[in-house]
Amino acid sequence: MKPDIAQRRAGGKRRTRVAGLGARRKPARLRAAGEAGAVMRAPKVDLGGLDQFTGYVVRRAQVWIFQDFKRALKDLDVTPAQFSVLKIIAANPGIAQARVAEALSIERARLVQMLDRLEAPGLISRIRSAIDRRSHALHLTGEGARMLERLEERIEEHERNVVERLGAKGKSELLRLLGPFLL
Amino acid sequence: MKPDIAQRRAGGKRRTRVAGLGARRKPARLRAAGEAGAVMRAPKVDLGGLDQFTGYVVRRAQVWIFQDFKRALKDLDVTPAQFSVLKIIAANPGIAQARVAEALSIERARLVQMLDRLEAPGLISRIRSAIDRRSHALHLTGEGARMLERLEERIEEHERNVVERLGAKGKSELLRLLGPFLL
DNA sequence: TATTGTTATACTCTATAACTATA
DNA sequence: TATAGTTATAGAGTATAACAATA
Repeated sequence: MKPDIAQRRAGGKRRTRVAGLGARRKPARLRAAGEAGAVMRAPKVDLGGLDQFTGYVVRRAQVWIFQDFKRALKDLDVTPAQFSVLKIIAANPGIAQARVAEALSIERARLVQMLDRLEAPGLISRIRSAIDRRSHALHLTGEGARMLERLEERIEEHERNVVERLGAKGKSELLRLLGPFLL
Repeated sequence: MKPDIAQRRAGGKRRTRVAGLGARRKPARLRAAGEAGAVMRAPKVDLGGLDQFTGYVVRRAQVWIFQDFKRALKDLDVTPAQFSVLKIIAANPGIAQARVAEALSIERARLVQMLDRLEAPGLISRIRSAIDRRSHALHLTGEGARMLERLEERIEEHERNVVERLGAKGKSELLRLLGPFLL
């Protein structure tokens, strides 16, 4: 059984046994906290070992990194997902939508809208294939290529923020550790 | 300038210069790929260095881990986020909603619905605080505590899957590396 | 029959704003 | 004035299903 937060807070070495429902000589506020109808006050929240679960830690790191990405690129208005699509198209000129979706594990139905938003400002082009008329060949436009360059500059700055927390050696260690998760 | 995928594919050492728009003596299919209106065929997609960006790698790892979590707990129907809420409440009996939201970086407006879904099946209780009548004291019910135990068993299995890819030493390294991102 | 791009639907999540009741 | 819980809304993301054109 876990002692209530107020008890732990008031406790320290002085506390030898955990209070049940019976009152102690603590101030009413502290005595009540943890009992039904009382709320925890100011003290820091106990994560309860959550930070020992890989999923929790990786998720928090991912959120931090994406927020910093967003902040570093806010005036260019490009999301991490959009950036990854641009990179794939740049590296594979003429690639079909289904291949991009596959490579990034984006639903191809979802990719349609993503490409709409890259095509509208003229960053990419969709051209019906002459070979397989079901599919579209994707290419970066000149504007798209210039945009990608601008993005990469900003992302360098962002990566420096990440490496600041990771250490230069830390980044390569991290990439090595997480390699097996890239399906 | 990046050569088109078909060219790279057909290339190898034999290729010394990249084709412009002019035709070469390749089969029409390969020659066309990468030009406007042609699509890339079967060869593996080039990630174009995406796997050197921390954000990409961490994101892919996070998705993998959450999918495995979901798979391992599918019959219990609990998401990673719900699990984290249960853990926080278990570790901080009587905690107020706003503190939980803060600790997990969930919008408190969003937490309302999450708690609704934990309260409905009787896993947690919300009790209006006698001390500060604006807030609710959150507690795990008996059923909630039992559920949490069952969850932890399943999550052990899930964590083993993760460690299988990370290595036992890898997990502790990972937690150490990502520690600085836990705000 | 299978695949490609597309539309549509439902559910989840994020981000805000605003309201109420309390402090 | 500020905070806690709540409701509402809009935008993204995820997950499916279905359809027309094409292979």
